[in-house]
Amino acid sequence: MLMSQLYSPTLRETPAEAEIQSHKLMLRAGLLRRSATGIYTYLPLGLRVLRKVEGIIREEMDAIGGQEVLLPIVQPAELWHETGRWSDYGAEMFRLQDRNGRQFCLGPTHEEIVTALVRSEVRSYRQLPLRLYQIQNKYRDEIRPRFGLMRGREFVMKDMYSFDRDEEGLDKSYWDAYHAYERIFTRCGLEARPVEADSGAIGGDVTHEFMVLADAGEDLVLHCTTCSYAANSERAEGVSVKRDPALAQELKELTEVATPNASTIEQISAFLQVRPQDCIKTLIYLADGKPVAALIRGDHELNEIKFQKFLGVATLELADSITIYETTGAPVGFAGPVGLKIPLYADYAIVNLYNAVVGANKDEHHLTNANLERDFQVEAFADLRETQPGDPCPRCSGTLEGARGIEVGQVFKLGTKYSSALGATFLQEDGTETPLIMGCYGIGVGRTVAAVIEKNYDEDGIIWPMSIAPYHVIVVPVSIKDQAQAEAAEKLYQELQAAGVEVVLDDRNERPGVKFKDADLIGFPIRVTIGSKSLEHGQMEVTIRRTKEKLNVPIDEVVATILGIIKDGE
RNA sequence: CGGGGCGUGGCGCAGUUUGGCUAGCGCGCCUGCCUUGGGAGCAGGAGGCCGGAGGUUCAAAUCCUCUCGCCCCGACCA
Repeated sequence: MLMSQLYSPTLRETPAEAEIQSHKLMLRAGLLRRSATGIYTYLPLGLRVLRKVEGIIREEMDAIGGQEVLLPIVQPAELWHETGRWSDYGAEMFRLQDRNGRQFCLGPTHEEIVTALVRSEVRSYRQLPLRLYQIQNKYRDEIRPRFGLMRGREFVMKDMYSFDRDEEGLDKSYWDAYHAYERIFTRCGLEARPVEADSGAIGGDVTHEFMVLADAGEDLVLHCTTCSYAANSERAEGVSVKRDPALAQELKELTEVATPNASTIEQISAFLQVRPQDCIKTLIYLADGKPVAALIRGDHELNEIKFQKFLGVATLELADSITIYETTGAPVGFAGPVGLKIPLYADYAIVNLYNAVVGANKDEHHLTNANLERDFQVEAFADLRETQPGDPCPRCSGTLEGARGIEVGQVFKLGTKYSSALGATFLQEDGTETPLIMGCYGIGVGRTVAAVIEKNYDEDGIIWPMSIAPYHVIVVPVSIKDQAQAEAAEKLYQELQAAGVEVVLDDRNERPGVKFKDADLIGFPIRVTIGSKSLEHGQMEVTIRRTKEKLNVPIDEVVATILGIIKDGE
């Protein structure tokens, strides 16, 4: 490719739309342009990188027996009604109608469509296991798209679906995918850490997310400093605590105090001169429509996922102010456990708390010295709060540390959720009809590209790993008007192409500084500079982008040198 | 959806508070000269319904109303 022809307009200045490095650099290096919020055009260089990542994914999916298919983007509503997700998915789903008024959506994910495909074709255990995957655009009308490719509304995703006859088969599919993912991210030059996670709307119990630790990450990963435990903060387990008589304190007298204008923990602790951890927050929720209360220590946050799982209810939402008033007799901010007539569930952190400050269930009043058992009882203690950095590890005696993470992939054991709902069954050897046991395994392809940049850039631009670089080499004659340089550059360009190297020749009539800057910005792993001085010595200069290392190489050894560097880099 | 910010040539911005000449600057782009080891220099040039619609006014980028789009924080989310 000739640089003069390459449609990759580089920008000297960063467009105002970008906030994080990967987004800024993709715009500046001419990889990407925005079309609408969360929707992007890939320009030639950006597409080449995307295709490289896809290529690695294909190889690893094929290696574990995956077969590629291409599933439709436009999907009929009926299928989604069958699983109930037409309504469950809510506003996040792009919906459309055909001319006859028939409803469709732009696929946000493909469980329904792939299960429907398989249900009509798979009849027998003899056809299993089956692993189908696709790489395809997906559509989610995200509440808040951001950070370029990091969270888009249209995005490229690989997903594989596995179909097995039993749990054992699913387990193998799961771990095959898990290990394939480790290889994929490593080959992309990424360190992606598998962490325990929540399965969210997809469903299923066993799941890992692959996280790239980076400041731009949207998730908080908690990992143990001494053992290998790592989990998404929304999933990270707390440690169960028992009531310990040794920690008991003298029970002081329960006292009602006026707390004008103090409804938040911050205000109350300041007003009453107590620490937040000596207060108890009483949060009123509607669990399947019925009011319940969660008691959380003042300095902690409730984890709604844990609470919902613990209660085993289908819906859980914060109660509205009317319900709170009806339940507690007070406006929001003054609820407390004493005298409350709804089920109370407390986080473990409350177990050994004495003489706490709680709401009085009375406007502008709180109670001090509230105590468990004497003043209120709870239905149960549970791990209900958001785990935080500094908390003890649930697996060992270590401590959890926090880091931001970019979720580049996730593997799930789905079980029979979709196969049951959609009637995807097969016959076992003994003739019994059984739902297929499914797993699903996603990788955000565009997001992976963004993650690679987040971890590989410097003040001059992107530093591509060899394996996914848009081109391996750029050949830069210092002056294209110098005939000797132009000819030497052209000759090397031809030779590299013949050797199978992906190469760009910068044939522009620009000053060298401009060409160097663009080469660094785009991030070609190798640059060959051809100047009159080195030519006179029968040499060319080979520069490694990542290290800035320069090698003066005899002209007839340049191709071999480059082939060696490429090989080492992959 | 709540809070905040921003829309002025391709990109980055000034001008808006206090309405007034022909709407500016830097970069990029085109032509010529010159230059060629880290985003050169000189000269000439093209390119803007100031996001859109209404309104106020002798006069609107500037004031008012409505609207569309974009960014950030939050709620939310494979």
